Amino acid sequence: MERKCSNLPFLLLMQTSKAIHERIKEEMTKNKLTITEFSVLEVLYQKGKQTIQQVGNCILISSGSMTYVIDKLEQRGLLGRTACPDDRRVIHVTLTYDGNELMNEIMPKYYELVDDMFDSLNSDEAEILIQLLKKVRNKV
Amino acid sequence: MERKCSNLPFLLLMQTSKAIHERIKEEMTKNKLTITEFSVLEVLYQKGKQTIQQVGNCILISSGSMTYVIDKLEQRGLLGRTACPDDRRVIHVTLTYDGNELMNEIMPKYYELVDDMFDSLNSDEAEILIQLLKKVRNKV
DNA sequence: TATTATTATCTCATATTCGAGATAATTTAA
DNA sequence: TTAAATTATCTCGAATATGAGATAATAATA
Repeated sequence: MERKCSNLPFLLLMQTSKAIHERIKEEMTKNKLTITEFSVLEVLYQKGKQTIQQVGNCILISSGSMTYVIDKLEQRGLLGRTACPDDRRVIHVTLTYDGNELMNEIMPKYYELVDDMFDSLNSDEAEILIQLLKKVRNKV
Repeated sequence: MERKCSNLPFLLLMQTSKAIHERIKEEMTKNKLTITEFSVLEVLYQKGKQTIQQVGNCILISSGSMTYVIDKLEQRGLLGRTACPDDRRVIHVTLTYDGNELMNEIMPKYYELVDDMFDSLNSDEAEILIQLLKKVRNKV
């Protein structure tokens, strides 16, 4: 039952994702956003109005953290809460005009950053990477 | 300048690593360790006596966080600090007997967990994944 | 209808992380 | 030798994350 080298794919996967995370974090600091805040805005930017829970499920943070981050973004006027008329337990959130304007600025730079980090792969390689990662993800 | 699908390799990489992280976190909770604590113990288990800074460099957390996590582990008797005789600014840390015993228990299960998560890849696929991830990592 | 279970959000206490600055020791250079 | 720069660690405060429990509403079932 000898082990090759402490599972190199695992180490590289974790190192690479951590490095990418750091890079994005650094970039977002310029916009005075944490990654969590950015992730919330990104979901709303792409999907429009969502419930707090929908957003939380997308970015996988706890309900306590959601309340906190939504509070922060609301205080800064980047998004707004609105009660749901059908179900009074539910609260919707949407980007404000300011929030949308901010995202119009940020998103192109963000896409560019991400694409840059992956443009060492040609489209075949990208496709292979996708397939391999899917295999791994389905086993986790 | 159309974008295919918001960079699928990126999304999958981040999703997969996050899922793996969660899985390990969950596993470590059973041992009453956070991932950071485990990472510190792992470095000491594999490399033996290290300075606080060496450990911090390995696991990439700040010196403030190092002090905190080393304090916690020292209080639980899993590791010990010893002054360095050559350089009095430096502090060494090593696993205690208890710490080593704990790691003797944990590590086989940890290796098994990690190997399980990646055993859907055959050795060719693992090699390809390594190469692709290296390409990406070098561009980050 | 009344009861129970589930769901969504919020509140609060606690834990973790970081960054800035403090302290203390060592090294380098004048 | 003295002064300045660097290094290693620690302290402290702020920001962020979590989990448990509270609250309130809805849905399911007897």
